[in-house]
Amino acid sequence: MQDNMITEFLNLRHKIISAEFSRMNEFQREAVLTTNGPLLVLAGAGSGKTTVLVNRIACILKYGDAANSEYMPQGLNNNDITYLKSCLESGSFADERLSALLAVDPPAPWKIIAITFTNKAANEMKNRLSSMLGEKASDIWACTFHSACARILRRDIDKLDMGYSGSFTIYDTNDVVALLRDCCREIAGDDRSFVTKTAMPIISRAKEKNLDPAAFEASAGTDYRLKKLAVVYYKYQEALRRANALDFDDMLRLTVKLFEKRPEVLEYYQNRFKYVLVDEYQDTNHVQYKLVSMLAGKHKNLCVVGDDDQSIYRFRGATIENILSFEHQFKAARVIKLEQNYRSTSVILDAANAVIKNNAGRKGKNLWTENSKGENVTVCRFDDEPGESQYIADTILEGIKGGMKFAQHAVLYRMNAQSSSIEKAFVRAGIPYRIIGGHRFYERLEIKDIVAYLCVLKNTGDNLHFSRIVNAPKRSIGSATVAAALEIAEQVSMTLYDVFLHCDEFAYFSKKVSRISGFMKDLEDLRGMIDNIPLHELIKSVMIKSGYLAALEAENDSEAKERIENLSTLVSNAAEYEKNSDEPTLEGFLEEAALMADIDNYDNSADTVVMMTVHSSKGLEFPVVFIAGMEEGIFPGQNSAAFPEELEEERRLAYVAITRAKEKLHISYARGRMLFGSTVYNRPSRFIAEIPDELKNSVNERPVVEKHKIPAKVPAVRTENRSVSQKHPTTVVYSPGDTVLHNVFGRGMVLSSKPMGGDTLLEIAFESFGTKKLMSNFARLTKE
DNA sequence: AAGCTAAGCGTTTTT
DNA sequence: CGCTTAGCTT
Repeated sequence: MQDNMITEFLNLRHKIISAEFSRMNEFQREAVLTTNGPLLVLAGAGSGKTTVLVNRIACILKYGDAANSEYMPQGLNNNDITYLKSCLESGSFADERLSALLAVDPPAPWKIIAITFTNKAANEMKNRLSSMLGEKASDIWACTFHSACARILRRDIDKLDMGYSGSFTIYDTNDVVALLRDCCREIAGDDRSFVTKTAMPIISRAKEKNLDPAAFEASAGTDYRLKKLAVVYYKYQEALRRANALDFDDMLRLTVKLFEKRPEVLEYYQNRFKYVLVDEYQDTNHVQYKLVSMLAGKHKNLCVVGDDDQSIYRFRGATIENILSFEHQFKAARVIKLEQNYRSTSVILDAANAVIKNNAGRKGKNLWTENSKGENVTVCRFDDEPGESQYIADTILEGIKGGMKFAQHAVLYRMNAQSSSIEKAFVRAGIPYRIIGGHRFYERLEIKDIVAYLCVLKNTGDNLHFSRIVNAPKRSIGSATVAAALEIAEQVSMTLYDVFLHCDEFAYFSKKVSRISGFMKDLEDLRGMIDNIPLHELIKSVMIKSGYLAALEAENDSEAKERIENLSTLVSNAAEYEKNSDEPTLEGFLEEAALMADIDNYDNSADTVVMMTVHSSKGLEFPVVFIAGMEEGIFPGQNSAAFPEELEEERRLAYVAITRAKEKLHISYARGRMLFGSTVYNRPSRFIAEIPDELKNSVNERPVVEKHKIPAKVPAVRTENRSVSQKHPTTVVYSPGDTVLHNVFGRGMVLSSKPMGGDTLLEIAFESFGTKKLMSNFARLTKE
């Protein structure tokens, strides 16, 4: 077979495989087709980056591996080529002959890893891959840095000989703060801000540089403050190890360490992943760079995609250097720029370009578009933030009148603190909205409590989570008892759990033995269930046996109601996880819980306006975007003005914000705004001035919006991310004999019903949980 | 042990 | 302003 025939065949085949290929520009195609060697794709905002990544993966499979191997159809001839052409022309792709020509996938597993920063991006990629490549796409690792590391460590962390086992738990930031606080107590007392502002960042930075406590101590030199922190670092690491827990930094750091210490493990993964792809490369930090270069070290098929203009995570260690010096670090790297924007109108794009060009440290890239000019950017000035919020609400309502959907609007702001006044305006105007970020589902008190129970069940050495649950719900085992137990635990080097388990052996607990051992018996019982019942059943049992649910139900107010609802969401999340996972385990579920971000759950199916910080908005797009609070001191933030690098980061942030808009951009600022309890007066942001006048309609004096009465308390119509389902007002009447379903207790029969204070007290005999008393409006029952 | 009140403090945030 | 937390009271 002639080479050119093969080439033509492969080309044609790829066109058919990748339905989107025909719509790509030449640069996108080049990025898709260049499958060997290091490649840097500088992808501007809205340039079809995800499409390129996904098609590139398809192309590696169908073209890269297959081209040089036996995975070609036998006896290919000119007729086949003609046939493929006719398929393309007619657009009919479904028959047997064609399938035979396409069915030349390389053997499984498909050796590709695509690393992203958020689960959302990973999931999007997974979905697109499986719709394009079918079931075998599940061979491909499309995951975040952290989930990749978790998977690698679960398998082999014991080979590090550091005392960790593969069933480790992951500590999130809150856990870390709590743990570090204990470790800092000796040198800083109860100073919380010392922990969050000094200890945590310094230790985090040390970990990122791959420094363990000993190396950190050595690097501290004579600096007495750092020496003290080294002691904290030792303590902290020891506490983590005792709890068999990893923090987010450890997950990356220990993976690199594992690769260094055990070359055979690294080699295994180098062979497993012949092709490595990294999305949002501009946001990688040093460990991540290290990890990527180790993984790709053998085959050098590393493709990184990023936009130096969208690097906005410097504050958490991302170094823009990684992308700026890619060509230097990976010799013979090819660079492809994607500069055509498919997202925004030319006005919006020109505005974004005009702003970002004021930055010095960039690769240089000028986005252009064939899209129409569109409306000018509206820039509006207000006296205060209620006025600004009102304007946003009014403008959205006008849009709705004009036939737009709520979901086509997004409000972006620099900091979460800005959301409340906009929220109030939306509540008044009856605009449905949701806030992304703020607090996450798994950060809610009740969720953290139940998850803490699960952590302890999995690993009884987890003192941190144990002390969290020991008195939640209240069971009269208070802080004094825990403090004493902790001291005993340390002295006899036992876990807190074991001290409580054997509390009868310690004189101190003599008066509390019955209470404590009752609690411990429940825990032990639950522990016995771990491997015997499905995960979501286990979680239900935890909620019941611990008395947590009963305590909430006894509270009987709207807040408790919401918490119960959240808990049943947790149960259904677990059930969902079990359904989707090949090998559901408790630690797998906990891992997913720890690695889950708020934005990951955002789907735009519900028709609501979306509010979020600019950071959260990266990667999203909306027809109409409002950027609120464009003021010096807010955006750019107060502390960034003095430092050129930070100012450039703010400008990149502004660039990200502007480029979220597809059709219409509104920028607003207030002359004064209430911030943290006092009014601050700011000048309009310099970024506004950087947008050329001919691209904006400035409304400098808005008619003073008359002060609207703000309701004393904002009604809780706030559509939180998870609890989108509206609470159905229970007008249902239950009478004795009815069969009902409860979210947690399952099926039961109503024994009695008594009207009580506007609600009804039901006594229900459940099939598996005995007889319970519940408030009707509360319990979210359904009649069967 | 639990509840209440005064005091403090407050970028951006994923994992 | 609104939330968390320390520390005091019962």
